[in-house]
Amino acid sequence: MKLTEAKQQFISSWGAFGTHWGINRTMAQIHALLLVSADPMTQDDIMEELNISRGNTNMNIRELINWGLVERVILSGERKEFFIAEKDIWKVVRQIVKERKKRELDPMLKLLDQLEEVEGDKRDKNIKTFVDAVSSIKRLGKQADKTLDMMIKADENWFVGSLMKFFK
Amino acid sequence: MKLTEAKQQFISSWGAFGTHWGINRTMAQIHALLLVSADPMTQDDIMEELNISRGNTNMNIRELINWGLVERVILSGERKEFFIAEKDIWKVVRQIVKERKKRELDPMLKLLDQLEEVEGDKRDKNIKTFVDAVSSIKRLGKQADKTLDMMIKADENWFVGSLMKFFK
DNA sequence: GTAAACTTTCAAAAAGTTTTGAAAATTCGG
DNA sequence: CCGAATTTTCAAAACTTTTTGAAAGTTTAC
Repeated sequence: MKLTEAKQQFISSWGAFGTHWGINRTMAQIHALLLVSADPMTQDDIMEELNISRGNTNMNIRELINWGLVERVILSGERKEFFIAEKDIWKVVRQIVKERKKRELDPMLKLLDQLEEVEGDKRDKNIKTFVDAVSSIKRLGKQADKTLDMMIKADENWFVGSLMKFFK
Repeated sequence: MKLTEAKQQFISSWGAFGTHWGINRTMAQIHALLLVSADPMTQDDIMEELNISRGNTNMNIRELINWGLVERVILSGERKEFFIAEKDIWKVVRQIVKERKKRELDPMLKLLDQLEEVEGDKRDKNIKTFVDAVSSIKRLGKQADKTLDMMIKADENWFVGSLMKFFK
């Protein structure tokens, strides 16, 4: 397979993959493109390579910057802004986990705390079922929270190395 | 908070949560409703409780059954089918991980294998950047694959117990 | 100061996804 | 088998999300 074709395949699959993970296609594609590109790219480069509009490109680059996955760089002697992706994929994963935890898991845990305190006799079958379900989700959620925090702090060797040896 | 209100809150939040994870709102809501309900429910019960159409209910119940999260039960003396959700939340998580791994991670790893074999001189900067990116994603993906396999086989105590003690 | 280069915004259009509901198919008791 | 009860299907409608592109805003070199 030729490089150009391989790049295209990668970009398009990464885009499709992203949509299953709550990241929109364009955002994932821009990220993919920058990931596999040797040099920093301008907004116009990206627009042209992916055949997308200026507005779309701009919005999604900014979103990637918000997520901490892409950086703006200024090349001396150039007027335009250039962009590069974080190439350490482990950092990328940690960054995504961190953001999603903050946006999704944390609020959910807060809600579960409130719901656990439903009024009524815990011997009532309906109340018991509800409280049991909420409690067990909360327990697992809290655990996931801790595990993810650890993962966010850890380096790649933790994940690829020790964990595996321990459980082998 | 009253039980009815708490249930509604739970259902609606679970629905919103689900949409961030590639599960559609209705599917997540039906699952939530069954999770916190003491007794098996019919399709009509669900339709009425969530105010959704017959077709929508039917499709999403079937999808939940496909995912292994909901079961059809026949109550003797009743003509209608009843549905219940798996209440062991750890089993639910494992089931979801298993399905998504099969649908998403496995095909991605397969693709990465192919892309790594791009033609050309590895000393070419563009080829090197591409291959490096693909290889490191593959490495992490393979590791995630193993870890998830382990998680699928393990019981809840692995997750909530030993893992944590080891890394405390 | 100003004009060219460049970036950002946002309303409207397009694309994608979910929901509806009525009709078709299936199941089951008698 | 029959027919009532129940489940399933699917085309069209409603809704949601993404994309476009032109206009407005900002920056910079001179």
